[in-house]
Amino acid sequence: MGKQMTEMLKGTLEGIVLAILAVGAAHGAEITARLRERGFTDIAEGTVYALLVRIEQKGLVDVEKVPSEKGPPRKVYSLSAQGRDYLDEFWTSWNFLTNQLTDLKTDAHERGH
Amino acid sequence: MGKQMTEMLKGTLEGIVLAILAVGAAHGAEITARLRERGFTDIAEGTVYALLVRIEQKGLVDVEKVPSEKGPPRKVYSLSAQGRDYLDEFWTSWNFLTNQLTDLKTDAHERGH
DNA sequence: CCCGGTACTCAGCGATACTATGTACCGGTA
DNA sequence: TACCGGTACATAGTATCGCTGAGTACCGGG
Repeated sequence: MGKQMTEMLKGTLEGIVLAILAVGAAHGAEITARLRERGFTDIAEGTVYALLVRIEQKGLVDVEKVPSEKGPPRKVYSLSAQGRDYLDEFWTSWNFLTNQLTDLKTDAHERGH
Repeated sequence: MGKQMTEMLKGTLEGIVLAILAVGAAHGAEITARLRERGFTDIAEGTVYALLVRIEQKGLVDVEKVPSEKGPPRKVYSLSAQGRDYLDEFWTSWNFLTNQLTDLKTDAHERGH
């Protein structure tokens, strides 16, 4: 993806991860994998883990340590009640933004050509 | 708007301003006004001017100084050819993001409840 | 000659994603 | 026991972007 994506993801990646967790609990590596499946192929591992630390500190997720057969214990994340509220606000903001941009797009195309 | 909007605008505000300029040339204060009209009521003046400096340095806009009857000369911005290309890339990235998020939204709602 | 409003500029801050490492844990093999 | 490879997670440093709050420049009116 282009460099524009990097900046565009700021603020949305958090919501994306929360939405993924709304579908079902998952541990870090699994979340990264799901992001890749959904087309976000260029998101670095470190980015996801750093984000998970943030949303955990904000109390948006519950964490459970689960021993793994291969490697260190996994941290399984699931949406907390607070996280659900936060996700709702995210969708509200997102909807607002898409609406404004849809308008802009049609306006720009009407006069742009 | 909430704090989420601030982060969500990173990377999109630039595209929004370019799209506004695609509708028609404008000077800084006018661009700020158009943003407000379009619902972006909380965007600070300083933010817009800083953004304009950036896109000018990137060559995405042409600038013409026009004397004003009231106040300092206005800097009128208009999309350059390079800016138009950049705007196209922006819409491509934006479309990708909206598609992925639309999918996510339905998935999260199906299993989320 | 100063005042108020317009238009633009700048320094410092906080938050986010990226890159590139580094650490911890486990099973398998000899 | 001792090593190795792969998995899962963590951290340090960097760049970008939008926000806040102040400052500068220009003009007409009283």
